[in-house]
Formats: sequence, C-alpha cells, structure tokens
Amino acid sequence: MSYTAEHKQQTHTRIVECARELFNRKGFAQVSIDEVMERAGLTRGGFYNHFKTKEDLFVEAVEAYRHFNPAARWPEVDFDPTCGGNRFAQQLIHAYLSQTHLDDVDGHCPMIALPSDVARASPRVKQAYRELLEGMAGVLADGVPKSRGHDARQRGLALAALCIGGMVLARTFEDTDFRCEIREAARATALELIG
Amino acid sequence: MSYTAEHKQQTHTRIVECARELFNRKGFAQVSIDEVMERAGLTRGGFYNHFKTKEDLFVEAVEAYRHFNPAARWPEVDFDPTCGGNRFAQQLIHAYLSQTHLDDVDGHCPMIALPSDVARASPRVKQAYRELLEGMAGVLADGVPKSRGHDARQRGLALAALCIGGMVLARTFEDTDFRCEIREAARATALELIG
DNA sequence: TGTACATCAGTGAACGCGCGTTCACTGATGTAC
DNA sequence: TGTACATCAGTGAACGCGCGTTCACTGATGTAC
Repeated sequence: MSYTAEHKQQTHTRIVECARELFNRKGFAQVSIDEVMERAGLTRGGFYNHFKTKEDLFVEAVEAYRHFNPAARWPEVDFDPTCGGNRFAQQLIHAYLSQTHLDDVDGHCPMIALPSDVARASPRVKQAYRELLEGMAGVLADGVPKSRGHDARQRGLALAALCIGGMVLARTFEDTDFRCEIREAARATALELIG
Repeated sequence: MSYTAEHKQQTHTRIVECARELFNRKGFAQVSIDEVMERAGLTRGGFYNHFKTKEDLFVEAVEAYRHFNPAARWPEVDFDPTCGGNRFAQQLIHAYLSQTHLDDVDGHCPMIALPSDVARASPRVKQAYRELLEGMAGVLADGVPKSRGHDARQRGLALAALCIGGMVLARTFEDTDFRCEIREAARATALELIG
C-alpha cells in the first residue's frame, strides 16, 4: 500500500503553505514550482502527484488563509470571541492594520499581497478571493453601529477597502516611516468610522 | 543626420504609452518587450535604442501618468480648476471611483493596477509611484474641512487608501454587480468623509 | 515473527517554449557641397 | 537645384536562460502470507 493517505495529505498541505508564503512575497508568476518544492523539501517532479497545474496551487493557496487563526497570527491582540460585533470589528481593524501584520510578509493576508495576480487568474481563484473579502466585510458590517442608519453592508465593504488599500499601499514602499504613516492613517480613519 | 531628435522622441513616447496600457492590463512581468513594440508598430530589436532595460521602461510608464489630463480622462466630470479645495477633492473622488474609470482598463491609474509590481521593483519605480500617491493625497488633504480639527495629511492619505483600495478590489472581480457595489461603497464613504 | 511483493510518493533528466538582450545589418533621412 | 554621403532608428536572427510540464525510474512503505 506504500505511504498512508495521511502522509500524502501532510505533504500536500506543506506544499500549499510554502506556496502561500512565496506568493505573498513575490507574486504568483514570479514564483517557480522548483522554488515551492525546494522550500517544501521536495523536488520538481513530485509536484504533479499533488496538483494538476500551477493554477490549482494558486486556488488552494488563497483558500488556505481561511484556516488561519487570527489569535495566533496577531499575538498582540486579545481577541475576545464573546464580545459584541462592534468590539470585534475594532479588534480586527486594529490587528489588520498593525505593524506586526505589515512586517510579517509571509503571513500577509492574500487580499493585500495578490489582488492584481487574482485579477488575471481563473474564476476559481477569484471565487476564493471573494470569499475572503465577503468574510472580512461581513465582520466589519456586523460592527457598524445600527443607530446611525448606515447601510451596514456598504459600510463594511468600504471599511474593507480602506483596510486592504492601506496595507497594499504601505506594503509597496521601503521607507519605514512612510509605510507606518499610511498604515496609521488608514487605521485612525477606519476606527473613527466604526465608532 | 538621419532622423530628427523630435522623431525619436515621438517614437519613445509612443512606446511608453503602449507599455503603460499593457502593464495596466496584464502587469509588468506578464508583458513582453515584443508585445510592447508590436503595439507601437515596431520590432523587438529597436527597443534598446530607447531604453537600457525593461525596468527603465517601467519607471517611465509609471511617471507617464502624471502628464495626463483628468478632464480628458473623465469627460463626465466638470473639473473646475478655480473652485475651492474641498470641491476639487469631491470631484476627484467622484471621478476616481467612477464606472468610467473602472471600465477604462488601459487608462487605469497605475496606483490601482500595479502596486504589487511596484513593491517588487527598483527604488526608482517606487519613487515614481510615491510621487503619484503624494499628489493624490495632497489634493484630498486640501479638501479636508479645517473646521473639524483633523490632521489633514493623515486624512488625505486615508482617503487615498480608500479610493485606491476600492478600485483595486473592484478591479479584481468579473461580476459586474459586485465590482459596482465595491466602487459605490468606497465612493459613498469617501464623499461622506470629505463632507 | 519474518519475508516477498505491490504500490505510488518522490526523483531528476529531458522537452518545448517564451523571454530579455545582443548584434550585424539596412535603409530612410537630413546635410554638405 | 541636385547628388553623394554620413548617421542612426529600426530590423530580425540568434543566444542563453528559466520555466511549466512530462516521463521513465526508484525506493520507502504497508500488507499478505
């Protein structure tokens, strides 16, 4: 029976995780399969035991981020799952636009690192990306104070655009001060909007 | 004396313009020099009469956007150069987050199309990108009502992040309704913030 | 318990292709006389 | 005005390289007996 299914699954997951990190760093097209496999401690040829094409790997790499634990990723934030929607949205904004997140290139949210790659990719990749965005916008929409009469979904999408846009721009530059300035600017306005 | 300097300059500009459009559409790495030159009505080899490397073309393509006329680009907006800073910022937000801009892939602002490419490019490309961003944030900062006691530069950067983030996200998807929903959400919140 | 075997995850050479860049050339152009 | 010439923008074949993918193979593993 050769190896166990579990062993294959572990290898598969390891490849996806290495790919996700490399795509975050360098973009989809700039990462070779050789590079991914080497990082996973394997060689080129084995890739096709796990994936039909490189594009399939892209889909799984974007999907993979959903399984991540925000509490583990942003240890400086005390995520409180029992608190109300507004408090949770505040915590998300705080963590998403944190210096920790900005500095953790491997761990970047794919929405920050890969929008232009996704724009050129297959519908399946776009779908995985959309699910991430709807998830984030949903959490933010749940945090919009009902008293103010805003369209919560609309405000949630705008807040997501502000958070993601702020990080996309901050990530683009090398100047430490400018990166931080953009991040802080987006954070201050986002927190003000959520009230 | 062969051709005039003016003739060479015209060809040079034509190549940059074609490159800018193609980079907007497909990203820097996904566009070949063959493709750019063919679009400009020339052949491969001539490229190196005009540029030392492909990266040099990238710098000029990002810089090129500064020379564009917003009134020509967004004909549905009555830009009024004599109006106050606040009105002008409103007009910019309206035009930047317009359906016209979203649909005009060739004419997209490079800040929307190329952030991840710029993040991986040389300092010169980053500098050209930063100048675009500072320009946009400056116009927006000039539009922030002074009465509210906000840090105008900070608010200008956040508004730029919201506008750019909204367009980056909208651009990522194919679903017409979803694209429009994101764009409108970002526009409504941005206009509300500028007051 | 020990051994022979079937499986298939993983290997690494090879293929075909496209790309950035180089280079020897060509021929349209402006100038000198 | 007309012609011979020098220039250099533009041409297109060629080079070297890296990539996605294929394929014949190998050898570690779990199972059957």
